[in-house]
Amino acid sequence: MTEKRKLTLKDIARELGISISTASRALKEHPDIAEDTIRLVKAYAEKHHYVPNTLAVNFRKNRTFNLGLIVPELVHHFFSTVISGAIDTAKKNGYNILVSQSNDILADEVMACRTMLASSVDGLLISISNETVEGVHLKEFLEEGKPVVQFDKITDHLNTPKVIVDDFNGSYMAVKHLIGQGFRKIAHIRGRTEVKNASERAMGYKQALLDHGLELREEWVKGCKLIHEQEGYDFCKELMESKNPPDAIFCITDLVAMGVLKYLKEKSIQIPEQVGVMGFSNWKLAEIVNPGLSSVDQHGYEMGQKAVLKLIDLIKNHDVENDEIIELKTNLIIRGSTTSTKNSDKVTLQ
Amino acid sequence: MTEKRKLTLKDIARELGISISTASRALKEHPDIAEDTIRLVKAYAEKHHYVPNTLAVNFRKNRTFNLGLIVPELVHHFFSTVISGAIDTAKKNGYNILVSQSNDILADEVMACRTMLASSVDGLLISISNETVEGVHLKEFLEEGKPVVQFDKITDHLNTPKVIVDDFNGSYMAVKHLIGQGFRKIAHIRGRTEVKNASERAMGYKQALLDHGLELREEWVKGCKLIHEQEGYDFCKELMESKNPPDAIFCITDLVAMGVLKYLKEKSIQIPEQVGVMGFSNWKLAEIVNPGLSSVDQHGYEMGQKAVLKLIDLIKNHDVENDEIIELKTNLIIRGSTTSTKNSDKVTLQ
DNA sequence: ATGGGTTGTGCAAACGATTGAAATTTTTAA
DNA sequence: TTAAAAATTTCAATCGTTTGCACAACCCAT
Repeated sequence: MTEKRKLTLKDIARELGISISTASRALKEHPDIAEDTIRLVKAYAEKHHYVPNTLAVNFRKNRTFNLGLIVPELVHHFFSTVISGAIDTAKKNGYNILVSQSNDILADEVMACRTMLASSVDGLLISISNETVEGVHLKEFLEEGKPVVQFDKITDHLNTPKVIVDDFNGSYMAVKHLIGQGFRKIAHIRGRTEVKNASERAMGYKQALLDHGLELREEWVKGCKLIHEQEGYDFCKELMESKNPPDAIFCITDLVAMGVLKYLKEKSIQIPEQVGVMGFSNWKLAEIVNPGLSSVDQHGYEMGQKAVLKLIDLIKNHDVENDEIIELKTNLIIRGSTTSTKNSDKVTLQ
Repeated sequence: MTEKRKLTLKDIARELGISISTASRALKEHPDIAEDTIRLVKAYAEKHHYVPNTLAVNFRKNRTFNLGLIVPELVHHFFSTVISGAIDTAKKNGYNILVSQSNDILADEVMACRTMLASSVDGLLISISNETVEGVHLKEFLEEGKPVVQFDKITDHLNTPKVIVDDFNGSYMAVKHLIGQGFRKIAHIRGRTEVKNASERAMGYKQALLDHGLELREEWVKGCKLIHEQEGYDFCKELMESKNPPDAIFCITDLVAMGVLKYLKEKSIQIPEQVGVMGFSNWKLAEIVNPGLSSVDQHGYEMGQKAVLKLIDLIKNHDVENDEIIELKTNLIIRGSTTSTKNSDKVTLQ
C-alpha cells in the first residue's frame, strides 16, 4: 500500500528551521508570531498539504467534535427526518453525528450510551425508549460533564434541555378542525398512558371536545400498545361495529390511521363523507394515499436542528445543568380525509 | 459542575506502587506479568471504575473504531434500512457509525467525505450521489490507507469492494411474474440511463420480455428524471391515454408506483384486473396501500450488514486494494396489485 | 559459585499538537 | 550607550497509553 506518512508539525519545523511551537502558532496566526513567519509557515503547509492530526488534537483538547444521537427506531419516517436535520446542522457547525438505535429496548439503549460515552462523543442527543424511566445511563454522561439534550420522547427525571413538539396543541387543533368540518362523534385511537406524547395528544383531544361542548365517550377512546397498522384496523372495526359508531377517528399516528383507512375502504365506508380520518406526524405516506390523509406535521427536521444547536451551545458553555424546554409548533396539514372539497393544500392554523 | 477527574493508569500505578507499564500490561493480562500482580491491578481498576481514555488509546494506536457512512438521502426507506443494518452490525463488532448525507449533490458528498476523513474514521461506506463519477474524494481515503466499501449506487471507477443488489435478476423475476399472471402488454417506468441500478432493471425487464416472446415497444418505456411520485402519475396518464395502453406497469421504485396507483384509482381503472402494477424496493407503504403493491425486496438491512462486515474485514487486514463484488439476491413480494386472488403472503421465487 | 536461562518489572521514548513560561532578539527611550 | 520594554521565538512539560528494551531477581545445571 501507498499509505504515505503524513506530514507533521515536526516536519515543517525541521524543514523551515524553526521550532515546533512556532510552527503551531504560526498556523493559527497567533499574535505573538511575526507576519513573515506566519506567511512562511502557511505557504509551506499549503504547498505540502499539511493537515493537523485530528486524533492528536482531540486527545490534547479532550474533545472530538462528534455528537451521539440515539433514537428508538431508525427506519421510521419521523425519526429519520429528525436525524436528517441533526446531521445537516451538525455538519454546518463542524460536528459529526454518531447514530445508534435502541429498538425501544432499555438494554440496547444503555449499551448504545456506553459505546458512545466510551468513544468520547462531546455530547448526546436522545429520544428515549418506551422502557426508559430513570435514565441512570444518561446521568453517566452528565457526571462526566458531557451535556445531553432530549427530544421527542423524553423523561422528566433528567435535568437536561428538551426539544419537544407541542403535542397538546397539535392535537387540539386537529380535533378542532374536525369539529369545524362538521364531525360531532369523534373517536380517538391513542397510545400508551405512560408515554408522554400519547398523553398530551389525548389531553388535547379531550380539551377540544370539552371546549366545543361535545360529549366525551370513553368507549370512543381506544389504546394502542404497539402503534401498529393492525391495531388501527382492529380498533376501527370495533368502533364501527359498536352500537354508537363515531363519525370521525383521530389517530395517534399516521401508521395507525392507515389501518383505519384500510378497514373503512374494505367496508366501502366513504371517507370523509361517512367517517373523517385524522392522523398525526405527517408521514410521507399521508400525502400518497387516496384520499390524502389529514395530519399534524411535527417539523422533525427542525427538531433535529434545534436539538443540535442547543447541544452545541451547552458544549461551548460547559453548561450541563440546564433544563430549558424548547417547544416546537405543529402544523395542521389538511387533506381529503377530513374535507369533502378536493382541497389538499397545506393549511396552517395559528 | 461535578466533572470528576478521571482515573488514569498513572493513578493506579502510584496507588499500587508499581510502574505505569506494569499496570497497563496487567490490565491486558500480558503473559510477562505475574498472576498476583494481574489480580491486584484488575481488582483495583474494577473497584475504582477505571476506564481507559479512548482518546489517548486511539491517538496512540492511530484508529478510532468509527466508520463513516454516506448516503444520498437519509429520509428514504431503503437507505434508512441499510443504515439500520450497518449500525447494528457495527455495534456488534465494537464500531460506531458516523452518518452523513449528500442530497445527491457532488459538492455535499465531497464535503462529507472530507469531514469524515478529518475526523479520522477507520473506513468509509458510501452509496454515491447521481453526480459522482470519478470519485477523487474517495481516492483520498484509499491514499491514506483507509478502506472504502461502496454499496447500492456504485461507480466502477473506484477499486473498492461493492455490495449491490442483483437488480437485473430482481427485475427479470418481477416481469416474469407479471407474464405468469397473464399480463402481456407490460410497460416500464425506468430511471436515468446513467444510473447503473436503473439500467440493470431496464435490462432485466427487456430480457424477460424477450425470453417470453413478448414485444418490446419503446413507447412503453418511460424515463424518470427525479424518481418522484408525480412522474409515476404523469407517465401513467401518458401510457393509459395512448393508442395502445399497456395492461401492466413495472416501476423503477415503489414511490413511482404510488403515482401510478393514484392515477389508476382516480380513473377507476381496476387493479389488477385491468392493469397490474409492480414496484421495486418494497417500501413500508407497499404493504399499506390497497391493494397491496407487489414489489421486489432489496434486503437493505442485509446490505448494511454485509457492507460493514466487509469494511471491518478490510480494516483488519490492512487491505485496501480489493474490488470484490458482493451481490445480494432479491425477493419478489407478491401482493394484490398483480394478482386477482386476495393472496398477500410473501412469496419467494428462487 | 558461576554462567545461562527464566520470569517479572521498570525506564523511557514514542504518538502529534498545544501552551505557559523562559529565553532570545529587536526596538524604544532616556 | 544602555537599561527597559516590546516583539519573537524556543523550551519543555503535558495529555494517557503503549511498547521495545534493559535490568533485576530467581532458579537450575554445571
